[in-house]
Amino acid sequence: MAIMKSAASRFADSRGKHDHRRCVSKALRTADEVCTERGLRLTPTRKHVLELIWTRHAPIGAYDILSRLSKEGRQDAPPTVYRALSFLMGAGLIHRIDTLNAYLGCETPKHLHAAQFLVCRSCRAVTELGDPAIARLLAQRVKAAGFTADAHDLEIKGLCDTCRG
Amino acid sequence: MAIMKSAASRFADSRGKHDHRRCVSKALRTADEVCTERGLRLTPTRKHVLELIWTRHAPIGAYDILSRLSKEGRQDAPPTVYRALSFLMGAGLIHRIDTLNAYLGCETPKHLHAAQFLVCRSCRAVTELGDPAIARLLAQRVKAAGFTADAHDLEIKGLCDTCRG
DNA sequence: GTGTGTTATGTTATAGTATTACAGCGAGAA
DNA sequence: TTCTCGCTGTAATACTATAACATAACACAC
Repeated sequence: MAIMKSAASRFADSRGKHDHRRCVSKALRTADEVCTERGLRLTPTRKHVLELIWTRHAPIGAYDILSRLSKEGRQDAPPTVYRALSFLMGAGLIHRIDTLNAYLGCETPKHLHAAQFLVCRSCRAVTELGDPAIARLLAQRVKAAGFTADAHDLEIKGLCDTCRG
Repeated sequence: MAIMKSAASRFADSRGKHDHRRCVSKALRTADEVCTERGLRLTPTRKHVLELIWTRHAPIGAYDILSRLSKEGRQDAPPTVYRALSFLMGAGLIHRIDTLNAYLGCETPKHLHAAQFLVCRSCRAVTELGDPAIARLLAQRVKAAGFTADAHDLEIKGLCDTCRG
């Protein structure tokens, strides 16, 4: 089972083991590859929104993205951001966290995968489990119920160990 | 594994095996019992909101509830509805479906339970799985990750068998 | 039953999230 | 060139939720 704590919470832990600049540029490079492979157009606007999401490296809201764009002097309206988000989700490059109305870079966009997000209602940090056993069991049960799941992205709400203490 | 398809989708199927009036009144009676047991006050407003939710018997939005109240001649403002919803969730009488920004009566408020909701992105119907195996596995993995879950209510997005066809 | 603290509700305003609708622009195909 | 199609710009609006403060109802002690 892989446990990937988002960079923001790593920073909060002040462990600082994370070369963030490199991490962002790697995500952008991967995104380029993915889009090329699939014949999708990662336009400058879309790429820039993705960059902002990865720069934050924690769930970020659409209007937060918008205000960052505006701080850069761009005067974009909400549809610009929502269109980009919509494209990025379609390409599998980001996840939407419904619980938070927020968006998060996908760690492994190259292959479809099931993710389970642990969402802390106190600090809003998100930890991503990538547990194949959960995914398998779920797939089986969902299918048995005659349902076709888009993905198996789950959100589990609660308290992270830091906030519980 | 229990599969409970919401009444609204049953109606859509026009099977009509469902005595809805009775179903609503039963839910209200159960709510009374639950609140009495736990020392909670199911006030007229709260009860009425719960009744509207059960009358719909499918996910219903806060503003939909509000407009039904207004059709009855009541002039409630949003906080009235949100307060009632908040109370009802706290009492375990309803679930919030984040994916839909909507609220749904809880089928078994007497005992805490984990539920998995299959949410159709096409018709917005919700089917509730109540699978103990999923709940168990999840509980184990979540705990291992040092997280304390509030509940194990999951939302799985996709297409129901009707919409897929 | 009167006071008092607590819980619930009323009311206004506003914050936060997302979409519709239509116009314009630009690159590649016919 | 002209057309088309996908992307972007822009304005308006819809939808969802909460803050802040005032008032009312209830519960309990005295």
